[in-house]
Amino acid sequence: MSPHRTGVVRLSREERMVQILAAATDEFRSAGFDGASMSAIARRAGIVEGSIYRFFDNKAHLLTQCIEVWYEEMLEHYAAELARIKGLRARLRFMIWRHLKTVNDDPEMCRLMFNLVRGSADYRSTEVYRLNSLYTARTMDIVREGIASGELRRDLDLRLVRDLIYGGVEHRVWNYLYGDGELDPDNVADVLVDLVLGGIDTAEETSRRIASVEERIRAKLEGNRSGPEEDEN
Amino acid sequence: MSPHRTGVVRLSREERMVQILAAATDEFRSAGFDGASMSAIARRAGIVEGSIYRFFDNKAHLLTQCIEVWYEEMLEHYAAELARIKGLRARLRFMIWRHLKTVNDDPEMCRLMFNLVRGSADYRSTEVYRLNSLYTARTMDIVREGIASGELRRDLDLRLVRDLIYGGVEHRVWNYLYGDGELDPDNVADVLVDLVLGGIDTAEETSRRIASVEERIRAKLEGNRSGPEEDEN
DNA sequence: GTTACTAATGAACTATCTTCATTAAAGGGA
DNA sequence: TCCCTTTAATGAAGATAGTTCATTAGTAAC
Repeated sequence: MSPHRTGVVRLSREERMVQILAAATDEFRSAGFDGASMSAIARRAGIVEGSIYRFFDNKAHLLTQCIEVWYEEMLEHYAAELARIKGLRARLRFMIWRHLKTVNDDPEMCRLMFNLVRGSADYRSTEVYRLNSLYTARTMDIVREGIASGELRRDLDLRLVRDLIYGGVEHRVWNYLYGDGELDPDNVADVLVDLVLGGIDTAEETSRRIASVEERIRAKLEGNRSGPEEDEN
Repeated sequence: MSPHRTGVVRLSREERMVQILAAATDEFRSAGFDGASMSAIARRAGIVEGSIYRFFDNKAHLLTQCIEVWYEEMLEHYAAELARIKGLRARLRFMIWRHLKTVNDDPEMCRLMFNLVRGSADYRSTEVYRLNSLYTARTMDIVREGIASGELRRDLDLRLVRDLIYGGVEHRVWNYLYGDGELDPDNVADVLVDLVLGGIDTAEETSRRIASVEERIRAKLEGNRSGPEEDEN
């Protein structure tokens, strides 16, 4: 309107970017990617549309950066938390629970992450991909330790185990994100770690049976002679 | 250009819709959703852009219909194939393999399905959702039968088992769809059904142990007296 | 042959994202 | 204090693509 624009507040590049990212995150979270308009983001940030392009290449790139900031904050403390947890089952459960908790705490951002960022052509060159790889690699470390300690099968394909865990979590979460279901991170984590560890077959009953049989054979053998065991076959 | 448009071929509503869907499917498959333009689809179908809107509400709806046709054709014969397969493990393996095969055969359509159709706000009111529900319900049927026959644990949450299976498959498939990995449906299906059934722990070794112990106790007991077994506890 | 119906047109419209020439605030040196 | 360089920020114009709609003309029924 006015030919002279005076009294404009100028911020440093850093400060303005932070402001835009905060505004964009709010807008994306409440309106989704298509629903969010660059003009609305600019309005939230107190600038004009065109200014956004001085810092971000385009709308998709802006979203990726928002997700990156969010993802970084979210993963900030998990490594320290994990370090405090001992035991294979508890550590695996924590990784599963952490993922569920994230979705539970901020479903809108997860929707954006799953639908747009992760499905984009250049996802694998983003910082979000790098962070995510570091994160899931910890789960593979836990499995590797489980193999070393003899608790887990030696023939496991680590990446497939990782896919089973995170795939299972994310599929379970689908109803919550796109339907009308509820999500109980604690309970789902319990059941999932149980399924992943023991499988769906009746091996657990088998395990109880062997304990009973071992007890019986020892009683019998000790009743007959002193030597506890012998080799055969 | 010419003020008079003459010699235009007119088709029935049905025929034209089929033609548009075929053109749109080709275009979406080769260019993706954003890359595909309504004008290119119209050109392929031999009509003008505006005509598409006489049959489909908008671009997103057109994609959904394309996916629906594709999905229907794909699932046409699976029920008959499944009926010919006997045994819990083989039937579960088939369902996993079928999913992997679909991705392997038409990765572009799967990308569209996973990214856009399934993540849309109104997915659950689409025909694709209904078809998919019918399809995955068969997997839950198989698990239910496994429980009834005593091969599977009685305490299983059917839906969680389904999520574990399909989530695992889809996560495994991610590298193939968005990265540079390869996909071997036969091999992955083998390993996955094994993981799901037996879990990642060392229960299989336990199973071998029980066989050995059972053999020893029978040998001992038969060496001492004729009665094969007794109850205790 | 006239009429009613509707497939199809294509130009205009709309909504956003994106670009860019221009403006003026901020900071440093003489 | 003034000038000069740098660059944050503007805002209008541009570009692209999805969408609408009044108009045109094939087709079939009577």
